[in-house]
Amino acid sequence: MKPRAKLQSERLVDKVYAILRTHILQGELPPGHPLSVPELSRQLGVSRSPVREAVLQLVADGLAQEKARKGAVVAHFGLEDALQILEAREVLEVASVRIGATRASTKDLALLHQVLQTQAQTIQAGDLEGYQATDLQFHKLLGTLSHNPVLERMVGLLKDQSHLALESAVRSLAQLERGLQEHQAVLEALEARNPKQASEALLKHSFVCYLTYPRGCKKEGVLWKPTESTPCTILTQKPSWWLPTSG
Amino acid sequence: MKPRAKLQSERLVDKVYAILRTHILQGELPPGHPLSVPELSRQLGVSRSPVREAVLQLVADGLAQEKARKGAVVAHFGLEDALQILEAREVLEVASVRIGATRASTKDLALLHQVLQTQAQTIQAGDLEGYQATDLQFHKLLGTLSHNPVLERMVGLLKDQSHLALESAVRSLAQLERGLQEHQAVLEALEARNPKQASEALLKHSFVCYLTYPRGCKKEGVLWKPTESTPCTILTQKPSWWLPTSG
DNA sequence: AGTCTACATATTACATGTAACATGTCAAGG
DNA sequence: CCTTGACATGTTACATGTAATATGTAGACT
Repeated sequence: MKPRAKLQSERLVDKVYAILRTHILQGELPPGHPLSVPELSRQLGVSRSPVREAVLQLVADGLAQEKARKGAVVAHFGLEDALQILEAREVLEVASVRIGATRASTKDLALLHQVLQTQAQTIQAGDLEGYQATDLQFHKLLGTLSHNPVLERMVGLLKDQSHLALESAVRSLAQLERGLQEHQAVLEALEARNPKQASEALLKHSFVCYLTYPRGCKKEGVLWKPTESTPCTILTQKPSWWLPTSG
Repeated sequence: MKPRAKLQSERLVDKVYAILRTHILQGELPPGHPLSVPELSRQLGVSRSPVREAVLQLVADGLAQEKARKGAVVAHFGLEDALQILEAREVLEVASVRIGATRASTKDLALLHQVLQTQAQTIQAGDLEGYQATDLQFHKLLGTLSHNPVLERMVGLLKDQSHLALESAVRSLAQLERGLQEHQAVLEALEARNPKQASEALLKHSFVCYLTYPRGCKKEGVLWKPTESTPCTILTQKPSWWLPTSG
């Protein structure tokens, strides 16, 4: 038995989990990539036990998918999965803010003010990275307004999942020669003088744009209005955010 | 090495998980009870590995709580935790039904009709157990209306958690000699001729009743109206369902 | 009595051994 | 050509070994 290094107060499981999670969210471990326990344990220089537990944790958090006796892979989501995740995320974030409106402390609001001030400075300085950082901070703070750790945790999980889902969905389409085939489909429909097929083909392509910047496109629904008569074939039903929520 | 029984298509982890989950939800493993991996492995006649993974799964699903190097226990929730879980559950169930209203298939609705018909029969027959069974079916079906597996899973997890939380919160107070101390607190306040303290004491006690039947009490808010001027001391802020949702 | 220490016990956290299972290759046989 | 099956490879799923760590308890000391 080889004597291992002295036990820290931190557990190896947590370290391994953090490493894998970071690599997945950074995109270094791409969607669909197998998470082989022996392989990872070799690469990380630890035994298989903590790696196994970390992978299980990733599966439980929705960042990996597992099939019995076939091992786990980095979660790869299709368009439908991505939309479902975004829908769930929206439900929870909206609820979180709605509750927060009556429950947030003045300190919470002060913090939000402070972040926005910082963000204003980044704009003046033309600091794009800083802007994005404060944007993340702002949204993270929004999630805490409800003072409900149960909601907070689920919002956090869905944030990671949607991040991965966007990357996954975009990439899975991007790998189809960056949408070339979609362009070809549009052209084919045009050549066939088929208006419905052409508009549907373009709509399908536009989903990629929507998925890339889901938050931004929602406010300006202009591009989507004309499509109501020809619902997208990807979804059997329109998602909830298709129309402005009535309540 | 002792040769183990032939491998089934089912995994031991899943069996152990199912057993533990059932026992927890049935109340045979009470909240706070330690989930010792060696002990359970002895009782179940399997090795520690599958037990460990099953316990981790329980922790991930919120039915157990773990502290580093101290092991896991069956989740025990306080009043505040229970309210937070119920709040999250309400958010998700309401959203699920709202989405389902536009997305449910006619088959879904037919199934719901069928369940209600069965339930009507149970009422006529005076079959209380059957009534409760159809009640569960109905709520379970409601969760599937959104056709969003992400939402469905979270609703399911929160359903289990709230079940445990109610048992846990009620039991934790019930163990305080079944609310005797709360009654005493009310009496003390009365003897002190302190109206505010007395009403707060009774309100605190009433929470137990609310927690026991959270769904039923909400519709008739009569008992709660007078308390608005004297917010409950348990929560720093009123929960979202205190007032009818505006949106 | 009250507190400390030393020991006993039990458990976690990690490491490792191994049979069942999945998958790819490759050659023999239809 | 297509299918089949033996073989090689790699992994999962389960079992078990062990040092570090937490906890309870008896006895020594103040």
